[in-house]
Amino acid sequence: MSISLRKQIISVASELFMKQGFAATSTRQISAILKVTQPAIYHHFKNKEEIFLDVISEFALEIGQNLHDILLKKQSKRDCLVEMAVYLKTNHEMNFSLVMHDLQNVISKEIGQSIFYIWNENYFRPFTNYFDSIQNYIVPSLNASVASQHFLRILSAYISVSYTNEAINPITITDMVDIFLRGVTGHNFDAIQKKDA
Amino acid sequence: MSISLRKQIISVASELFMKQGFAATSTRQISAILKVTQPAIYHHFKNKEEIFLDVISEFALEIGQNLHDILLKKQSKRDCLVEMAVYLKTNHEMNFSLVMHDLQNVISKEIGQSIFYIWNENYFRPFTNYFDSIQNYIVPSLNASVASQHFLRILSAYISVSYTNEAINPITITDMVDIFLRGVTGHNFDAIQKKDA
DNA sequence: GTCTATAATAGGATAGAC
DNA sequence: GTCTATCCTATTATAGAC
Repeated sequence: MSISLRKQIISVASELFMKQGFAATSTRQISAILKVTQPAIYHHFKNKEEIFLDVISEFALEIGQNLHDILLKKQSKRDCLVEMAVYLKTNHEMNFSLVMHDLQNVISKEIGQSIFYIWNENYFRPFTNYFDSIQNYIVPSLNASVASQHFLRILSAYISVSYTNEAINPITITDMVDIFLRGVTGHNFDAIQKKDA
Repeated sequence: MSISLRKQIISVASELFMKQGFAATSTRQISAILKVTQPAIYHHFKNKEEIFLDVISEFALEIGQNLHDILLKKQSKRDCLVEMAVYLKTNHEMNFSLVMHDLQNVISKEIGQSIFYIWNENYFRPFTNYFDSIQNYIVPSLNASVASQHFLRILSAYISVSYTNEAINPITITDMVDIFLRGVTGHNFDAIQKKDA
């Protein structure tokens, strides 16, 4: 007995939606990969949006659980953030900006709101929890919420599949986290700020 | 005498392509805004890709000139980077990731390569020039090319039009640049690296 | 539960009148 | 230089046979 078509659809659609976005992924493309006809999908899902909702739900729930587990591990705060970021990059590569764009422009309002809620609870919250826990170590002008928002923005640019010049001089996620925490100038920031051209 | 339709098409298409991407922008949408029929466009351009090539060329050339001018100004290195970033965000809002995605997946190889070359010379080079000029102030593990690449990745996430939670706690471009240079932990980095959970 | 057939729509592009 | 008319293709979605 094989895996139900429903689960196979979610699995294939997940990869395609996350890499290509919702609009650019067609039901025909999904069905072709699974070697069934396109209308077969409509026996398992009401429409394309419903596939997307199910994909995001499963995706986000798994992420939420795993990030939570990482947060509980005994390790340095720096290593914890590295592990969270590496986990997302390694296991859940996605074009964040593409998915967000479709969420705000292509998906219906109701479904979009459901997805946004699920996303917030599972993807964003672990990071705000993390930055709450290091609140005393971040510069006074930043609070946990702002730091968290900023980090996720940067991370999204590194999780995106296709980017420019990737082959030359790739920056690892670990490097990225360290730059995020320490800055590119390290202790030379004051000099940069004052030096004239 | 009014502005030629050709220029109007480039102007309208520029805004739409940059915000929605190439694939999601239709020639019908462009023609509707300009209150002409859709085939009218094809008198001025061979096809949709040719519009895109012209749009990017004009866009990149203007950016290249302005970034170059900013680089020549007498001001602190920190202020220079802020000004470059603010200029792009203010005058050339675009969904970078969306445009890059289309460039690699939808646009023909030849046109894509032309665009990539123009982009590199005008958009990327001013930043590598900048980071070359502060090479002595950045941490030893980073070189100008890597720092530049990293900065543009972050900037792209801030230049994207639509992003999550933008209304709540928006981080300004100036904040972003300072975090980039100084890090979120400031001088507490060592503590973060050692502290156990 | 999957198939064939097909409707309905939207998009890129061309032909030819004016 | 812009219009009307039209073609071709891709896509979501439904009806109904098996």
